[in-house]
Amino acid sequence: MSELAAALGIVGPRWALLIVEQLLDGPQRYGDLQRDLGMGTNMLATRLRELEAAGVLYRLPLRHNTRAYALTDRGLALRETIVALRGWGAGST
Amino acid sequence: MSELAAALGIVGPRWALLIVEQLLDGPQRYGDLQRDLGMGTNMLATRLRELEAAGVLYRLPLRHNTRAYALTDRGLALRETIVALRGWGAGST
DNA sequence: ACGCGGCACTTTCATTTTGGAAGTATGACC
DNA sequence: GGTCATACTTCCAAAATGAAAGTGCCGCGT
Repeated sequence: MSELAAALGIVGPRWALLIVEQLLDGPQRYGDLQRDLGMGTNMLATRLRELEAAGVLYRLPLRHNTRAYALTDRGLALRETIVALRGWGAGST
Repeated sequence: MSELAAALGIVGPRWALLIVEQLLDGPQRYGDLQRDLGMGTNMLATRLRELEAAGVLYRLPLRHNTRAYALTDRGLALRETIVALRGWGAGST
């Protein structure tokens, strides 16, 4: 399996990269992610679980029953990829 | 819609980026792509149609009933993204 | 002229993924 | 004790993906 295929196995599923993009601005709570991205809550929960298992992000406990999601170093390392893709998408006109 | 989302609308579907990666080495025929990528022929046909419609690649007629698929400038511009993702995938250990 | 084989797909149908809507759990606060 | 906010889970329909087999076109050999 190529390295590109391995990467896509993690950030390939729909919404995965968009979640990471949101978290590049800093840790966010579940509800904020959902509202900002406009995605269904079931998909968000699934993706967060997968990305956490893959070591891309982790849960950061806040007060009472709330928590935030933050990128690990491995997650932050996706910034270059996201910038490149964003630049490519901007050039479609 | 963000620019990242726009980009993912084109290269987000499964196999799309892997097809582009293969074509970075030069034009390839349908059968070669299928064998190299190990993907089903129906999906390959669908992706090639979509990527052609998006201006990422084009059909290059060869002898008789054969043709090759080649990247447009827009398709070649994905090289940076692919290199970045490949590098990220390599760092998973 | 006729059949054979390679190539580029299409079609059909099962499986997986995605999406929408509603429901559940937990704890703070009044 | 009841209400509210937050973070999910569950259930079901719709869409995407995948495996297998079939179709159409041409060139080549006989």
